[in-house]
Amino acid sequence: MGKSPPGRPRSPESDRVILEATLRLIASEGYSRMSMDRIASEAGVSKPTIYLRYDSKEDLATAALAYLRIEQAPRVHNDVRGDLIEQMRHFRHTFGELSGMSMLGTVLMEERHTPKLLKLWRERTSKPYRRLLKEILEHAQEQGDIRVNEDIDTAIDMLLGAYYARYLSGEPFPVNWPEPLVDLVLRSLTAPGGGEES
Amino acid sequence: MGKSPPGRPRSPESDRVILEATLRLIASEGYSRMSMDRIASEAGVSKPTIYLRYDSKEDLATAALAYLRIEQAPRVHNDVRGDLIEQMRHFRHTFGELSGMSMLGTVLMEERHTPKLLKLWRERTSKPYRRLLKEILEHAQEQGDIRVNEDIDTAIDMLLGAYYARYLSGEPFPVNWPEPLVDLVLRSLTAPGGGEES
Amino acid sequence: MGKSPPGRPRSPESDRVILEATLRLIASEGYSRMSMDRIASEAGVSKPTIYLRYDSKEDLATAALAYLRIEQAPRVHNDVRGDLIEQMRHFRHTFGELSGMSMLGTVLMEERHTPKLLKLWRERTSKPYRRLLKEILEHAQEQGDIRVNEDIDTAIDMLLGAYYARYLSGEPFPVNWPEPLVDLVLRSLTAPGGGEES
Amino acid sequence: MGKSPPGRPRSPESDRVILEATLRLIASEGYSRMSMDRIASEAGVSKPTIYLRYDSKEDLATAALAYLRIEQAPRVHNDVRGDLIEQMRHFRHTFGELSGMSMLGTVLMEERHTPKLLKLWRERTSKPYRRLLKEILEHAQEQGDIRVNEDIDTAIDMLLGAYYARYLSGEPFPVNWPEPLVDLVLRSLTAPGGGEES
DNA sequence: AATGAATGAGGGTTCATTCAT
DNA sequence: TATGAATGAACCCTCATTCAT
Repeated sequence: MGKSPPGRPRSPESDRVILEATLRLIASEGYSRMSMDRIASEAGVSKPTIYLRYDSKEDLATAALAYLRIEQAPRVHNDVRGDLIEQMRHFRHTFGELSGMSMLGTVLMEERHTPKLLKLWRERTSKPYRRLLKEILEHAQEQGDIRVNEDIDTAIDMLLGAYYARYLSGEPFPVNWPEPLVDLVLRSLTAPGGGEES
Repeated sequence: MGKSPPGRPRSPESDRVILEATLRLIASEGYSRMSMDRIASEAGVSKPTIYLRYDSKEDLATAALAYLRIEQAPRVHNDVRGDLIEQMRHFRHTFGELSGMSMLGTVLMEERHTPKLLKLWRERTSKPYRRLLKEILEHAQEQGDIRVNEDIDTAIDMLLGAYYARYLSGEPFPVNWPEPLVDLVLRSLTAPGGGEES
Repeated sequence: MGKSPPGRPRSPESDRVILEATLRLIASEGYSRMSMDRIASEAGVSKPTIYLRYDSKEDLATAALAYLRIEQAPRVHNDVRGDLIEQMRHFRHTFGELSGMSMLGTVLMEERHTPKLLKLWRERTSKPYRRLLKEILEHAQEQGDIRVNEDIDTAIDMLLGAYYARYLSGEPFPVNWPEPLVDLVLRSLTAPGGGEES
Repeated sequence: MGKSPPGRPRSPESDRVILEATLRLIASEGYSRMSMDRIASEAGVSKPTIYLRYDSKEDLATAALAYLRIEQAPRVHNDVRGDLIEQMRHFRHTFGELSGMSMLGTVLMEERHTPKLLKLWRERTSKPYRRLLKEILEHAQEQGDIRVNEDIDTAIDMLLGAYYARYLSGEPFPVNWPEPLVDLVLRSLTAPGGGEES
């Protein structure tokens, strides 16, 4: 009953620290500056221990990005504005914590060489927020809070993109950064005269 | 006075080809994958010829970004919508041509290591567009086409950011990508009820 | 008395497959290219199972060569020429089958490092044939078919060596390769005027 | 008039020491045990200096074997026996000096992996001797000293092969090793009753 | 000024061997 | 006994940089 598999079990602790060290280094050094030596030493394991799990540096980086999990802000309120603001606040917070822009830099830079990285980054980082924002906006449409036939995808581009653009502008983020942004977007979705039916 | 320095003068032709090769390679390979050997070979000069001009790879990359010049779309029309659409179209085109996202990746990734790169990138790439968009929007305010006291910086974030976000989403850009975007933004700037006076 | 040792006995099946895999790999890859991982995987056992039996890679290779057994051609005829031809044919065949020249390469190359390998190779591969050829030739001497006082060892060198030399020349082996060789050697052993008594 | 090419000239001294260190190490360690680090250190140059000249370890080993030059014994006498004896003596001497059997081991062992090595070894080591022996024997045929229609290639196999076989037997080489060997071979080529015409 | 050669330091990967189950 | 996991030490190769012509 429940025989354990033969041989020494693979340390789950090592599994974890390797991936976490990798994520940390991808974010801080970037994929190409990050060395397997450094990963091993930060993780406190030997290089072969890494190669036992991953075939190559690329494979490891890929796995690390796949391991990345964005904890999503709970959608507690039931009003569009509050929910959007909360999500944007959470997005900004998470991105800052995870050195998100640096990691984004890596996957963008490696797009030609290792397109899988950008794909995974999308899956793990961008997509979840897009999905969430979409849910909020579509729910608002059903409620009649914003007009139907609106270009929701573009609205999402504007919301998330505003973060990227502000970061890239070098200007600081005001404390209440999300509010005016969300207000602007919502106003365009509720103002009369827009939409495809016009 | 005004004597030219002794010895053979540096070839200005070399100056140019070196910077251009560097820009090309930063965009296509990224800073760390780009090797001095490759730059020298693409520029058709020897490595010491490069080191005569720049102290290090970092110095060269910095100079290359400083050399980067975005040709701006002429602002021909005199109506907000058309001008914005034209600028966004031009932005998207220029970014695509220059492998702008890949270069952006590089400067983001190197932000910790070499913050000057991101600063220069801002100066040369992001700022000019922001300035232009600002001019257009402020002109419109003067004309009374959009309301005053609006958060123009955030509007600009939304416009440029929408490009980044769309690129990062992996979704293709529709042929007439700028139109709905500009419409959405303009509507939020013209709709009643917004602005700080409310 | 005669108690079997305590614990689970070592699998003799493992003994065999390990040695055979080792021989195969020495022949096909050579000692240094052959890895313990590969041996283990080809033998279908784990590496510690190998190290339980042999102290080191060198020890294993040595044991493998000691395990090597050349099946000798039966000496059926009772005439020198036919017997020699048959032995040479068998020698060539066996060497070809066993990748003999490759294995010979290994033991030669490792001579400085691990002289035992060459010694074992001699014992298992070269010596048996030499012994057999010697028996045949001495028998022929007793029969009066070839002259006494001949330098039989040199004759053996010429017979076996002709194989090595032909292989190393890169020229193909004719179908009836042994015949002219054996004829040449026999003629020199039967022709008048030679021998130490002259 | 005779401008020197631009740039720092490549050190011919380095060219030489690299190849010689490589030959020495191939002979003493074998191809796979020999490391680029070791070659560099024995040659007193850095690794990139080697890689500037050769693309890979394999390329270097190949070049080293191509660099190998066997100085051939002058053929002074004009009698078959003396010439053959001199050549065999020289062959044995040269092989001993150059760790010929060890190097032969390497090329044999690497035959599967890097067949070029064996080919070059043939070209540089085996072929020159074969050619020389052939000239001597054919000259003797023209002179009527040995019979025509004899299988000269097999005779050469026997001569050179006797060296290999004796080496592999582990038996020492007598001081006058070549004499009985050459005598045996010559007797078979001069004795009546052989050759294809019979 | 410009070149081709040379270098110290490090990168990714693999190996023979040992550990822990 | 036998297994799969773990390791220190190397290995081949490349890079940014400097030297010598």
